[in-house]
Amino acid sequence: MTDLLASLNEAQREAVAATPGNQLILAGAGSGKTRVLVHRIAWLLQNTDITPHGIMAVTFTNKAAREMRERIEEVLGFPARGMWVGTFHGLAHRLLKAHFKDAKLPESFQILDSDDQLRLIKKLVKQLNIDDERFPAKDIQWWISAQKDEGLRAAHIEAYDPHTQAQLTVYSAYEEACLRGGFVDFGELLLRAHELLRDNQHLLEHYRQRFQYLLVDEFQDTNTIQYAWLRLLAGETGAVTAVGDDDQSIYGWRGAKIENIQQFEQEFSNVRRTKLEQNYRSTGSILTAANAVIENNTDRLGKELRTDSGPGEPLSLYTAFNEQDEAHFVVERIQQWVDNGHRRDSCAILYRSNAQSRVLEEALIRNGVPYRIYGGQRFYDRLEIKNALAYLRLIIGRNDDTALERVINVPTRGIGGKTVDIVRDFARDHGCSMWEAMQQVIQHKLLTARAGNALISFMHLIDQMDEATDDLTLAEMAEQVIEMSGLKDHHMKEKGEKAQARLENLSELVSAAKVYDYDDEEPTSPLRQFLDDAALDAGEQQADEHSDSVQLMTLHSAKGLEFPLVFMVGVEKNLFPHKMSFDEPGRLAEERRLCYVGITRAMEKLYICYAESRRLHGKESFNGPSNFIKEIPSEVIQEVRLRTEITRPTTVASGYASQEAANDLGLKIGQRVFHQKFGEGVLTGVEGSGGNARVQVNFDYEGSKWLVMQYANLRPMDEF
DNA sequence: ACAATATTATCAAGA
DNA sequence: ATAATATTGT
Repeated sequence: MTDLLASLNEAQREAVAATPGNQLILAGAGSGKTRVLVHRIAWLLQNTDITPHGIMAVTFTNKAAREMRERIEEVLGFPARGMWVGTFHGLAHRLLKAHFKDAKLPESFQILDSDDQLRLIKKLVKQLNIDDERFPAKDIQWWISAQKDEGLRAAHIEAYDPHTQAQLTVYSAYEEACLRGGFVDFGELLLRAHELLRDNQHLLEHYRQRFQYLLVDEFQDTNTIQYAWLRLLAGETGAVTAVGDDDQSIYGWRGAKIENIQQFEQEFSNVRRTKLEQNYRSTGSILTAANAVIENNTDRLGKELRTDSGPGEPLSLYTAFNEQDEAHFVVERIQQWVDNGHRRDSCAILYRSNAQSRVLEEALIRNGVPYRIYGGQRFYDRLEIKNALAYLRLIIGRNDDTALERVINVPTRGIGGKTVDIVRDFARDHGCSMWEAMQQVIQHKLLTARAGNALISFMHLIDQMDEATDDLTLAEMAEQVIEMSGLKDHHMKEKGEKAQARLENLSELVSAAKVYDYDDEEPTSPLRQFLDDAALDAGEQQADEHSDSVQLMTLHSAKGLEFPLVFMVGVEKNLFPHKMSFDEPGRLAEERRLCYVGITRAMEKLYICYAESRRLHGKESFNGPSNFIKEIPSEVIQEVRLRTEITRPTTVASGYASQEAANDLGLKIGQRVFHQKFGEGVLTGVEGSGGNARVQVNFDYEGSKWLVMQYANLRPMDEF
């Protein structure tokens, strides 16, 4: 019994063995938060009459949910059957599945991901004759999601200005379309789960009685509707344990309310508060930097990380010439690290926005360093995967217009925009699905024979696929569909590396289906479960999870992780803090918290990099170092000076010095050279030497440019 | 209807 | 720079 507590420090023990009741655990980065949560649950199970059945634990990601369940079972020594562990979205989905009737949903409702959502909204905007210049579908999508995050339906909103009115019109139409098609988007899952409990007293009573204990991780990132749902479920009897760190609240932009954790003690009765400030992750220097940065924020609950370990190595600051140089520097240091006997997966490169990953990837590939990217485009968001899934969705239900529109002509089969328009209009006018509309349209011969035949053969194809996949396993189904639909041939005919990757992704989908373990207790079919999970799962990546590779991710997706060696790159003005964060007052503080999250990921060594010049979105910019860098005390950070100074050319290098330098590279001034991108040109200057040599080339078509020799990959043109 | 080509929009984070 | 979209020729 007591050995549960033996490995914990004072504060942790206090949190784990607190008398049951409402609890707020303020857990600093690296303070063993998950450990406390796991032990708390185990302790409750061992020392009170609470059973796994009575516990619900909410995590931030599906991955975290899986890990938590595993760790609890490990500590307990037996499976914690009946315990609900998952994300808000996952749990809401489970609830809606179980009570689809009370939730007023069709039994097999379809989860709409943001891509599907956008397509649908675009369609509606067109149908409603709304000016898509003034009201871009993206903006409307964003607005609708924001309303849902606040728990607002179209009927709740009053529009006084034309702008809101337009958005509201779309929202209403969107709600209706979802209702008809049985679609549920991410926000809807939460909203409807809340309404389900609110409007069904018997269900609410049932679940209130069942879940005596509700534990929520990352509480600082809960939004209004999630909080409302939790509050409702807890009632006056359920005990809530909120675990989080106000300093790590970084999802305000998608509706998270930091107030939820700040006011927790006022909102719930008799809250026992524990602060976990002892850090077991990082060196003293890293913590000093983190504490110093976050101190610039106001309205904090107040918390200071401390450690018993020594200061360790100071942080390093590298000023790169440009983003290429930055990437090159990072790769070089990683190679050193690996040469010193470390694993590649012990280091991470963190950036503010996904667009930054490309240059880093290229540098890693060039140097043959294996890497793995987190987040970015989700696996299940890829075009070819979504197409394959759309076919699978049609097998389940012909009335899934979203899926139908997606693949009706992929690969091309003679059903063009005109034909689809006719079907779509018919469907809208008669309030039926497009599949039904197709049948009608064919019967009434509203089309040319050619188009009609194309439609008929498409419908046959789907029916045939349905039949052919009847008794197959999930993986066989996927394989069959990819084959029969012609997707495989379609991508095989494409050329280039991209097509190759697409084919690989499709076979990856089959493998994913192969290893997918569905819950056979559930009434829903394995295929249904698979599709739902695909929509809900962040695709926290299956393949090569265990292979030793460098980890690349955004600062956001780094939350909750730790690495001995961390690089924060692109720490520049306008990029981080991002320039979009300047208008709204709270946003800058959120950026700072993001910086705090980044710094505290590092265990042993942290590099901070920025580039003097950066090419992003096709434009060159000179941003200068981020203000966050200045907030780090100079005692704990050191500038990296490379052994060879780069003298930057202010004028055209003198002919003589240039020729000297050129000799070292085996080049000649005046020589013709070829460049992959810029074509042919004449070498007009050289400067520096070795790895830092830069050359000036006057290109025939592109004009004169300075290039870093190492990356330019110039090929001498033999004179002829 | 399709494929190839020209034009234009987008460019912060994610369940 | 790239991706989505519009236009044009077959």
